[in-house]
Amino acid sequence: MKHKNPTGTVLYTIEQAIKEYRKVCQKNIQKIVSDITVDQCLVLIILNENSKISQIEMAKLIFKDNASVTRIIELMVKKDYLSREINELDKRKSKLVITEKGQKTIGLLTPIFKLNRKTALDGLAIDEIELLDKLLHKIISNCKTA
Amino acid sequence: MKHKNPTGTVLYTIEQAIKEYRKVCQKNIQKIVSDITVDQCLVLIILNENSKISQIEMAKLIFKDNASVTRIIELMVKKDYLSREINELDKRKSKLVITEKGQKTIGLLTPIFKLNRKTALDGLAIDEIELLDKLLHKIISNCKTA
DNA sequence: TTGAATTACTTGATATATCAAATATAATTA
DNA sequence: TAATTATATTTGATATATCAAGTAATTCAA
Repeated sequence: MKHKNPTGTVLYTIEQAIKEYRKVCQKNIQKIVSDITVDQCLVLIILNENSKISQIEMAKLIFKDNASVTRIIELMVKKDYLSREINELDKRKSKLVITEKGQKTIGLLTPIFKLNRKTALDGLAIDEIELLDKLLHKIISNCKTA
Repeated sequence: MKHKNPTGTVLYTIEQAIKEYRKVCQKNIQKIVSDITVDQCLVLIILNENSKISQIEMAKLIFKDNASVTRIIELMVKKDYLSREINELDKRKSKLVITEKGQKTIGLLTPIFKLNRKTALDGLAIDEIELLDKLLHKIISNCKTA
């Protein structure tokens, strides 16, 4: 089983891994909810954990540009997963609120997220996963300080 | 040093790693050549290794949709990195040829690619990199067969 | 307390991602 | 060979990515 890797580095493999994982996620998600993307799910999960998060913080957490977040949220509002309210404490910020449909969707998709992770990590031992995480964090830190 | 990870899985870390790596790459590339992207560089590298590659094969290698490849190549032709010629053996396919400017760019950027990889993988031992690659390929294979 | 700087977000422009449909050529089959 | 099927690429529509510039609210400093 040959792995074609045009750059010959593990960095290409990292890219490949995340692309394949995203494909699986999207496929499984769409079996249950047809009009939502992986990233939009991530937005819901994050908001569900921390309802007071700002768009800028959200952007950092999902590795996206602020402008992208603005537009992703616009679409999620349009599709009635979120509503935007005014943050009275700081009117620059917008308060993002998960709608009932959003909540229902989280409920529907939570088992899917678990399945996705389990699928991807099947056969990896806990210590292998920890090691993987450690090595990746080393790469992240190398890149950040570069 | 806390790692915020909203999903609590290594899959998020994979995403983070590749995003940070791409940022470094883009930054270093743009110091030398201002109007080219990481992916366009990858196209040049791949074509330089194998000039007979089709767009579909290219799409697979750089993990993109065929339509994206069409448009990326259009732009690269417009910027005079590539030229499109007719493949007389199969007129459906297009023959992609690296221009003189493209060749010069490859020469300029080759040391940058090496630097990028070295930067990202700094401090990782060979066997760690191999292990990383192995674990990632396990994930890839899990996702592909899912 | 006012003016300057900062912050949060939006908007515009362009590139890219993705899917579906369209086009053109090639290969296969009845 | 004519009709069908398959392949390679393109195009259209919409979403997202990215940068720069713009807007509005907040904070800071003289």
